[in-house]
Amino acid sequence: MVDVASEKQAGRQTADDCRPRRCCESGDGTRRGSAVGRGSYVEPALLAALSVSAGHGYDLARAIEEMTDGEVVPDAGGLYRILRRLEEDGFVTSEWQEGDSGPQRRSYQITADGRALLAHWMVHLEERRRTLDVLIDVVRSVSSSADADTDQGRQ
Amino acid sequence: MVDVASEKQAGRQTADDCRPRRCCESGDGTRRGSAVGRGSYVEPALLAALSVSAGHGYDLARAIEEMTDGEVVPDAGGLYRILRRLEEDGFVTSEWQEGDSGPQRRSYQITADGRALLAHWMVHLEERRRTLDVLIDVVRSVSSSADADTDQGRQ
DNA sequence: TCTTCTATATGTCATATACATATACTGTAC
DNA sequence: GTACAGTATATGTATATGACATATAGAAGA
Repeated sequence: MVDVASEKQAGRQTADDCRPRRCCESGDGTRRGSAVGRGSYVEPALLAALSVSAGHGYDLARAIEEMTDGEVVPDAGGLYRILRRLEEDGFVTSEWQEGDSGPQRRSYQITADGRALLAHWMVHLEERRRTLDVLIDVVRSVSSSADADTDQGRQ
Repeated sequence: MVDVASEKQAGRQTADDCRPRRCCESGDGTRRGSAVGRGSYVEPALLAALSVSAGHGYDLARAIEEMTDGEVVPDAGGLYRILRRLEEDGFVTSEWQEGDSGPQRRSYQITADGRALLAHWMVHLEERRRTLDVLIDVVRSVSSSADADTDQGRQ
């Protein structure tokens, strides 16, 4: 298994490299990909949990569930994938915890870039809420007046 | 090209067949799929637009943009795919408009099942807003108190 | 021994969005 | 008449995500 953490530690990321790409754009500069700027509750939740304190994956999942009153329950598989990608991009760092009983734990810590990414996520989450508010209003308004006019069509 | 509309018109869908699957579950009964119950702004917007009045794809796109004050701007390609799938499942019907100048237009109409689906979408949209609200509150609260405690870790 | 809990990880599937293109018809500017 | 813009439908492709299944391994208890 490759120790991504120590590999990264050598070539540290500079502030200029910090493009918060996940919540803005895809790797190739386009906006392709399902939840680019739309879905994805887990990544910001993860960054928020790490912002409070460092921890390992399994524990972070429980922290997220607790923080959000059970509204966000991350999938374990997805969680570890997201953590590794966050690390690849320098938003978190990790190291194997030593001297523990039980299965091995990889402890994650958020970086300054990670905090910046979380702040950037906030912008998108609020944007998304605005969209959702508008859409809900529209759906509600057309649903309430659906009985009145049914058979008229656009040209 | 296959005329799905007339094919469907023969074997009409009953009320029991109306499982609002897109916003609840995938075709196979699981919850697999990106935005199952999460993403997808376009489908409910489309059903809302069709709920106001029938129309063809290109026109519905503009109607959605107008209704939502530019918050939802559907991709043309995706729009037609969604419309065809809605038709496959009996939530809309369609027919080629005749006697028009310009390129051919396929006009879509919402069905009773489609209106039921829209009502069901509403439940999920509001659920999503609740989740989003909680997440935004969490992110905001951890961001504001991020300066205080930085170096403490979970066990 | 078997089961359960903790912990990390990979594989697979379906979906949504974004973007690039292809096509065809119409009207207009040059 | 040709090129271009607008209207209209449609397919191809890339990618991220979430949901689910599964594999692995250590530790604790029945």
